[in-house]
Amino acid sequence: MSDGAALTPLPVEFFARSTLLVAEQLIGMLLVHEIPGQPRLAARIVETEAYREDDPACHGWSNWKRRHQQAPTGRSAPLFGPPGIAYVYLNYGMYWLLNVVTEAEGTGAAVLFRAVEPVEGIDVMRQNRPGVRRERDLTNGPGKLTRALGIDARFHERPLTAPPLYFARPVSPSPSIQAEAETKVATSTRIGITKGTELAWRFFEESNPYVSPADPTKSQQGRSGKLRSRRAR
DNA sequence: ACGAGGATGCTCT
DNA sequence: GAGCATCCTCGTG
Repeated sequence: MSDGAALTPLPVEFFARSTLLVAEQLIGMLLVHEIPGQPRLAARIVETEAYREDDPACHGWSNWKRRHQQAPTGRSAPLFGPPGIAYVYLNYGMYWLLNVVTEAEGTGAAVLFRAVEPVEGIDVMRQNRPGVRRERDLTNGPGKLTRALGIDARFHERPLTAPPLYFARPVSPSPSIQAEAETKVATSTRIGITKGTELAWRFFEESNPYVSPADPTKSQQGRSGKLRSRRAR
């Protein structure tokens, strides 16, 4: 597989663009965590969601509403900072959720990572997720993937454009979808939110088993909308 | 298979 | 004090 291959971090310019475009193009990319003295952790991104400042579900929403009056304050202030920076927050008092800040400085937007597929360092991920039986349960949710990859508050507001934590183009196709030479990206409404539920700003790799289980109760199901294909690199 | 409910802490009103 | 960008366990079919 790609073990040991040199990986080049995606540059800050990648994130300084439309949040929807970044969220879509991150599908199929690698999320890499290099810990000195340990095997490199790498996982293929299979599910993302876009959050924009003009979006009631976005943490930057309240700051955006009053931004003509004062500078952004509180938890969501980093969303308005430079792109390519990590926005990590504690959800339901227990789970760290990873975002990368997008668009130009002054705009409060980010992409949330909801699911990844392990590529390198799976044994370490298993150790980080004791008690998990099915392989896909290691990383098929936003709180699960951060725990498996050892991501927590230490990374909040740190750049994601250089080690130890960064993104990279894959050097081989998905282990789960070996026959496919393309990444098929589908869209749906976002999961687990109560506002902005009509926006189809969730992106995921079609038929990848590591995509998070569809939420039964809240926002609408993962009914796939538009499908777009892209060549693998 | 599926649904209900609990854990747990921070942010904002 | 309410409301979460969640996950896991333990019921019942």
